[in-house]
Amino acid sequence: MLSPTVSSRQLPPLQNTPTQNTPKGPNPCPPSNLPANHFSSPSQLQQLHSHLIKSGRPLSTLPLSQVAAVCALSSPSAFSYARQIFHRAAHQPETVLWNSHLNSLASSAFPADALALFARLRRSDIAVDTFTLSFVLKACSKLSAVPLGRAVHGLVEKLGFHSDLFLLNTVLHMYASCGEMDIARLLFDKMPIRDVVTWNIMITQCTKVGEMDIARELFDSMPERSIRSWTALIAGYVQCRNPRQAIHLFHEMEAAGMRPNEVTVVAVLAACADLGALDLGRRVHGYSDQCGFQKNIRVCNTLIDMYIKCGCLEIARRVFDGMEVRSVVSWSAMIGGHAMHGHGEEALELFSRMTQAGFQPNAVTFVGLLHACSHMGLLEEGRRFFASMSRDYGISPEIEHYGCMVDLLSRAGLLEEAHEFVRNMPVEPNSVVWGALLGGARVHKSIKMGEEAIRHLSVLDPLNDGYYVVLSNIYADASRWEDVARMRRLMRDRGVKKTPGWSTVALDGVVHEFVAGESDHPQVEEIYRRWEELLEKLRHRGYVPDTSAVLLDMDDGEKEQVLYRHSEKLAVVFGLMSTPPGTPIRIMKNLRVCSDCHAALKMISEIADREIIVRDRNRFHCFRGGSCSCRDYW
DNA sequence: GTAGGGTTAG
Repeated sequence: MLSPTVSSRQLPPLQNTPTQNTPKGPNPCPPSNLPANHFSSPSQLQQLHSHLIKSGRPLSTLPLSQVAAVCALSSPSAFSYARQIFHRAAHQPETVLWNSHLNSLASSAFPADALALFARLRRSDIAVDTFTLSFVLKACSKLSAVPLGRAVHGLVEKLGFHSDLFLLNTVLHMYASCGEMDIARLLFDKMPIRDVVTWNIMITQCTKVGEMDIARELFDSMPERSIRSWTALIAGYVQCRNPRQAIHLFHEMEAAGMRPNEVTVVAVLAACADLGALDLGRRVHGYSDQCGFQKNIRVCNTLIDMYIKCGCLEIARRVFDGMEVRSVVSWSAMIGGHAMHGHGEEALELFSRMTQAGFQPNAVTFVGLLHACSHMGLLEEGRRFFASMSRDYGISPEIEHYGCMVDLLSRAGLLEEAHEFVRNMPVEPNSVVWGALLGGARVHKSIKMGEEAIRHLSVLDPLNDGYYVVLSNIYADASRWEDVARMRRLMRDRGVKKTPGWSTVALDGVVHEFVAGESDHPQVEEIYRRWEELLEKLRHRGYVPDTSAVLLDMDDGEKEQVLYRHSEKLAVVFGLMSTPPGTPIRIMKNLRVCSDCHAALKMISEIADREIIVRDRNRFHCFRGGSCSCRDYW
């Protein structure tokens, strides 16, 4: 096989050694004009090598990075073979060549290969430098391989690299990203020199483990901040669901004269999505386009999500349509967005377009699809998707998918089947799953199933008032007043506090917040007066207050007064009186819209001839002309 | 040839 002109001393026998990534089948004979980069196994390299020698061409025409890639993790003999080639053909030190390949392995999807190569380098006499160690540390970080990372840290000290800031930062990042914050902190504190990267590593990793106060302290005490420092902290606030703080910091950053980059933009848009802050979202969108960020797929995905969560499905669609390259995230965001807005058919349509375009759906895609089905009562479609996800796409259902199925079945009135489904789930049902069954029990007035759900919920999530309220509503529907009173006592005895309901409505960039029963808005007098006027019209059209949602020990008249102070009613009235006719009113609410408000808002949309868009904790309700986009299926 | 942010569910 080997050319006789190549001596076996120069080239160890390789033809029978196992190789990685080698195509099966016979090795092709080297054609007379074989290109110098055509080899994918050590034996093919050997053929090429002998061919070069025969044809008198220099060895330096071999692509050396390819030599490293092909020989690094094959047999030890292939490794030595590559070294021989390097010695003869390379103009740079051998360490540099191996380092380069080590880096590509560490950056690949299989960083463990980098560790294997490092082990081989250590067994040889090849010198290790600061670059070698920083690439190995990168692989350790990705694999959370702390013991090996510690050993490499030891090597850093032993080889006298302890004053190399670049390397020390990599060591710091290794400990911190593996969750070893105590070690990272000790190292940070005794580092003789630090730079902005050092601080940024600490800030980022603190935010990752939820230590926002420490992250903030570090941020405040660092000698100079880069855009990455600001971004890391903003993204941290977004991550731990503190979007207000994120936006506050963003404004501080702008005041400090820093220019947001793509990552900053993503973080701020995510905060806008969370808060429903459409005005800021739009401004950041404009800035982002000016900077040419519209080519960035993550920026676009986050824009889509922001517009969806701010109730602007059409603008989200425009961003989506304008994308040159999309990812599964773009499609999933659109599918989930349509589900949230009650456009089940469009969600399903998007899914089929997505698969036709050759995209593989992931677990999140199916959460969106199942939501679409459950929000629209598409029972059979939902069952089909659930079966299809593991069968056709190899995606194992997670707790979210089971939750969607329980929601779907129980809303459809198949409470027994839903219960059976919960009992047979291969994962432990959580409060979302039992909560879905409870919701179905409410819709279908099943005391038995409601009690079964609460039995589990009072263990899983004992302080959540919402569940007790729902069961109490079921009792109230059946006129079981002693049980209603019992629930009230139970809540009191367990110390369950009622979550105050709030709604916000944004006008000219100012967010007005209304809290149920509270009256500290400057225009409260006028709001109440306008509500009374509206109430007259509502009554005239047959509105009857539904007091079943009021879980308080009081008479019906008092209960009505409580209902009339529900935050979304106040927000709507304020929106109506503060905007010109025809302007859509956008409201955000922290809880779900109660049945009474839902009925009232439908009528108000007709009486006032306004579109009212409410984002509640579950989904969007778009009230228009007397009906709601959820088709009362929420 | 080295180090530090980011997207869809919740």
